[in-house]
Amino acid sequence: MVKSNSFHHGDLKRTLLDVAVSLLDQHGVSGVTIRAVARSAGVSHSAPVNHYKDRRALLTAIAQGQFNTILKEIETALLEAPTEPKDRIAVFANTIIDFGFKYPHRYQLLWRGDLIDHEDPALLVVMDSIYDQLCYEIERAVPGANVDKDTVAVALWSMLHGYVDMRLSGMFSPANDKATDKPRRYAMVELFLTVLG
Amino acid sequence: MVKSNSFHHGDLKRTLLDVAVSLLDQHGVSGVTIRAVARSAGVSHSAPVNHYKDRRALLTAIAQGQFNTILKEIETALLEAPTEPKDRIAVFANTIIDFGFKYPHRYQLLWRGDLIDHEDPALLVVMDSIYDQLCYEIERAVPGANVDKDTVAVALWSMLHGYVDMRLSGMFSPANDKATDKPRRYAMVELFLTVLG
DNA sequence: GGATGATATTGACAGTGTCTATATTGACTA
DNA sequence: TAGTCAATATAGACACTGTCAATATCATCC
Repeated sequence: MVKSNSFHHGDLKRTLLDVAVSLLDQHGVSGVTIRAVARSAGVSHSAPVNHYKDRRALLTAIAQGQFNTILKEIETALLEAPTEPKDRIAVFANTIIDFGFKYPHRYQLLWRGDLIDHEDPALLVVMDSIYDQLCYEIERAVPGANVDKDTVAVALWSMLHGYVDMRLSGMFSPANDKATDKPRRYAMVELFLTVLG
Repeated sequence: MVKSNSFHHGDLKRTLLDVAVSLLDQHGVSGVTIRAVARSAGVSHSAPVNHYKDRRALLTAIAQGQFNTILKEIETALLEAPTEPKDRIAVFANTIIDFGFKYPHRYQLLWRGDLIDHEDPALLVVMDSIYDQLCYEIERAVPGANVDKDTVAVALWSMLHGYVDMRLSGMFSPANDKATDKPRRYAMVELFLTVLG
């Protein structure tokens, strides 16, 4: 159903999104300009406005898709994870960290509140799903214990995000994430898990 | 020695920096453009180039100053902190978190590796000083224990940064940082400190 | 076969970083 | 004191950006 060489593109919305992600991977978010995306898709500089009303809308759509990808990766990884609660939390953690290192520019975009619409309902739904997933595993790890589950969840996710973000910023050298190769394990995560007793 | 109303400004470098920080606080980093800073300082749009060779240099100078401020705040806070190691680590943590919430735009700039020069020697020196300060307190807390000090330091700082960054991004609601008012304590930090036994 | 709404194009505007050429000034030097 | 020179400021230009308005093309439904 994709038509090329005609006035109407046929699937421009999708094409724009794909092209935008490609530019994001290559040049970072500063390379994702409306005009560059349009050029790359072979349309005029103001064709995109029909599908994304402004740059923020485009970037928000990207973020939405990437959060979804992360959620699916977590769910997939947990399917084949051991049943031991701490192992499952480690799998959750590793999935997030690995995504960040694999797609640095995509990951960084996810937290650019100045560039994306963080009120976007679809975005919030996915984030809540990820958060709920984490809480579920934590609840399994320390059922009824005297620690606040939300505090643990926020603390862990904060640590994961902070680590990836600082590393990606370039101002924080690795130096000490002792990773064994399969399954990858981060010393930081292991350390955190001791909190759970 | 400041001369106004004359061709040569007299102290433009300092003025530009002050004006830039002011614009940063008001409008975020996107408001800190070379031209806006120049306008605000009352000079032509290309006067700043004599003092900061490009926008990156200006933003790097801001970051350098702010990291220094944080370091000094930590040192000051530790001077009047209790001697109990865990308390001192909590003071370190609170100082960083509080700075982030007090000056959100300044804090966010510190980790924008795409906007500032993260090879800048002065920047690295300050960051190392902060890191060393943290390691020193951790060493006091768990002398000779069987935990890797760097792992603890990175884990804690990651958590602090991640928490502030996620909160400032607007995509993560508070919901659970139980802060008592004096001295402020974050449940997350308390939780982390249990790692140290 | 037309009308209509969706989609694409072109052109314009103000704003940006950065470069070049030029002007002004203060300070040192002969 | 006169003159030179480096530091510092200005003005103008260029290519790029997001966004808007006016226009053109097309697919579809009546």
